Amino acid sequence: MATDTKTALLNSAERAARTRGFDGFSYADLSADVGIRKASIHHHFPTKAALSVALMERYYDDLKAVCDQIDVSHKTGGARLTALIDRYRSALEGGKSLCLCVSFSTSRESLPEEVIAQIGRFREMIIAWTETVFAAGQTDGSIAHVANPAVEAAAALPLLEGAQLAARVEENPALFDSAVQILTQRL
Amino acid sequence: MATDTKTALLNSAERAARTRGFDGFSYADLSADVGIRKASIHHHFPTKAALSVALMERYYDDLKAVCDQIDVSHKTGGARLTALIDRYRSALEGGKSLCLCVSFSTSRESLPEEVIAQIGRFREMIIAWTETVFAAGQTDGSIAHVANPAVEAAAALPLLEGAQLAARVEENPALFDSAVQILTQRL
DNA sequence: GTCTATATGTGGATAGAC
DNA sequence: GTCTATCCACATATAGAC
Repeated sequence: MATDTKTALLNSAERAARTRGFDGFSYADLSADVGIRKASIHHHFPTKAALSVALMERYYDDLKAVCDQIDVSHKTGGARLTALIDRYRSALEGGKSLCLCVSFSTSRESLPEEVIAQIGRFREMIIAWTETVFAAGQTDGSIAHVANPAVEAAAALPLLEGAQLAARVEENPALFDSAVQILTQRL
Repeated sequence: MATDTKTALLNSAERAARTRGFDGFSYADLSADVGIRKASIHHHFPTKAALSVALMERYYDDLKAVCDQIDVSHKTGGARLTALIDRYRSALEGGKSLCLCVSFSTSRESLPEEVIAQIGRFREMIIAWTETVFAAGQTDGSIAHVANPAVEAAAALPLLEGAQLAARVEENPALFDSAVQILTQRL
């Protein structure tokens, strides 16, 4: 069964946004990629703003599921933190891509207010979850010198995002590894 | 004495790039801001790509001078790190602005290769300087638990940049403070 | 060095037939 | 739900007069 057109559009748009930025792709690009005419895309997403909202909504749900899955498959705080770092590392795709949240954060002025609010909720969700990870690592001893899980969590997400941005600018994933070594050396 | 036209254009473009992104301003905006016609801008900067190179070149020199000045006016590693954090904090301008390096990093696909190379050199310069700061803080005891200055420096810049990006998305400078608390609590 | 006028391309979006 | 055809706004850039 082929993916339906709407999902195909979301997939194409997400890949495009993550590699070229929200301003870096047009309905013409999606049209060529998915194989329908520009005008037809407006039937599924009346405006590009509506498309951005749908993308961010799906991304929130995806990452929420990822965090839940990590909790299931990894038991120590250290293992969970490693899984999160790995997730951000692999989203780099060799230095050619960012996670959707960073990509959208960098296109602020082109996005509707609704997406800005979604980004806020997304960040809160990830940081809250990361705090539980550091708290677990503090308790089970799998993350060294955790003084304050809330402070650690507030720093971890910006660090992962800044590391992605740096690695992507120079298309060099080693810059990501170098930036997050401050975390991985404690595991 | 009025600033010459070329400098006025650079100033206007830098402010615009930092608040709205490189794709977020046009020659029409500069024209309105500086008070000359669009076509006249091409006399000073033939292409927008050439303008971006000039902006990044000036920014490199500015930050180099800032680091040198910090070395002169602050003696301990801790005081120097505080000064760097303050610099990135104030570049936020209440959550409405980014430093030029982060802004350009987020507009990668619109920039010429020369600017990408300039960003690489800029980042190397800042990270090398930051390493000397952490090394000083380790020696003079003004920064707590420094195990490896190189690892600290490789993380500090992405953290500052990620913190700026987060604070700017929600136009909330408190998010910057929250993210860098992992550093400031050690001072 | 600055101007008017214009070229040329591309963006998102709409109307209306099928 | 998809199409053709078209609109309108705006972008960067150029030609040539003053």
